[in-house]
Amino acid sequence: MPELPEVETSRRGISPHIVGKSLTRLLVRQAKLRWPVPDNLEQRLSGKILLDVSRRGKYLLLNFDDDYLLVHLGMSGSLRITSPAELPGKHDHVDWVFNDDTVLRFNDPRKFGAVLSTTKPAEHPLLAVLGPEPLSANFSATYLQQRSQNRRVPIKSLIMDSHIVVGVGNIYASESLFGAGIHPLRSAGDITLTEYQRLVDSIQSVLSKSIQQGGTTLRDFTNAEGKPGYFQQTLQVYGRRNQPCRLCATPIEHLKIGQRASYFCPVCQH
DNA sequence: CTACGAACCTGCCTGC
DNA sequence: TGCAGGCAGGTTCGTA
Repeated sequence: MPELPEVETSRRGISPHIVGKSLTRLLVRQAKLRWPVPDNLEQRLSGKILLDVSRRGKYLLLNFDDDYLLVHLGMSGSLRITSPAELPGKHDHVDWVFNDDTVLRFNDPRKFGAVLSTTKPAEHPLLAVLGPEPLSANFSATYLQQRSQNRRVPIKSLIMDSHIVVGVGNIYASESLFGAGIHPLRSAGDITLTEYQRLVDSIQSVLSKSIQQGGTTLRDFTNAEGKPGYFQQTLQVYGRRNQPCRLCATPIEHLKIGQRASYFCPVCQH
């Protein structure tokens, strides 16, 4: 479900409701997620104040006075703000209850998400290996070209690799390549610096615009209030197989690249 | 090192 | 209407 814009939308949505409050209870109804949810979390974090909610790639970091929870939404996870009066539904796996009875609730039908703890986020094995943030200054054309040396993977697979750059998932990879006019099957090592500059610009533009619109809702993404995003109306190629390219009217083509559905315009992208 | 497929799990849509 | 099959926004891991 969530790529960087959806995770960022969730972060912005939940933060104002919970930051500055102390944790009263942490209820884990289903500990079997992508990795087991540690079983001592409530004891460890109860009474601590949530200092802030930040994001690294698609991970949310809840900072409880320098004891951190990492939350990943996987493919189908979502977070919402609710109250103890609302009974948990199916797949509501974790509740954070704060001192004013605000509840942060984690729902994840497919259980590909994760809730983990760490005191040193930067050194956590899952975070330490991540590439730069796409909206930061150290994500650049020269960086991408350097990391793609001798690599023949399709460019779409490269930009979806979180070790190269975080946050670009299956939707925004297709969208960004369309924006840059680059064919998704091109070998990463063959892309020129000029093209990489267009790609960096395109990734940043696509992600920023999606964040502005509250993310993309294809079937089930909802924000902290349970409402959908609006970026799907802006999608240029994703999910538009056989529909006319918005630039040249050629039917959008569909391919599997690395087992992931990929969409592109055969005329606008080379 | 690179590249590819399998695995984790549930729900929804399509087609017979 | 029922059911099998395919597909889904992510990521790690094992094997060539």
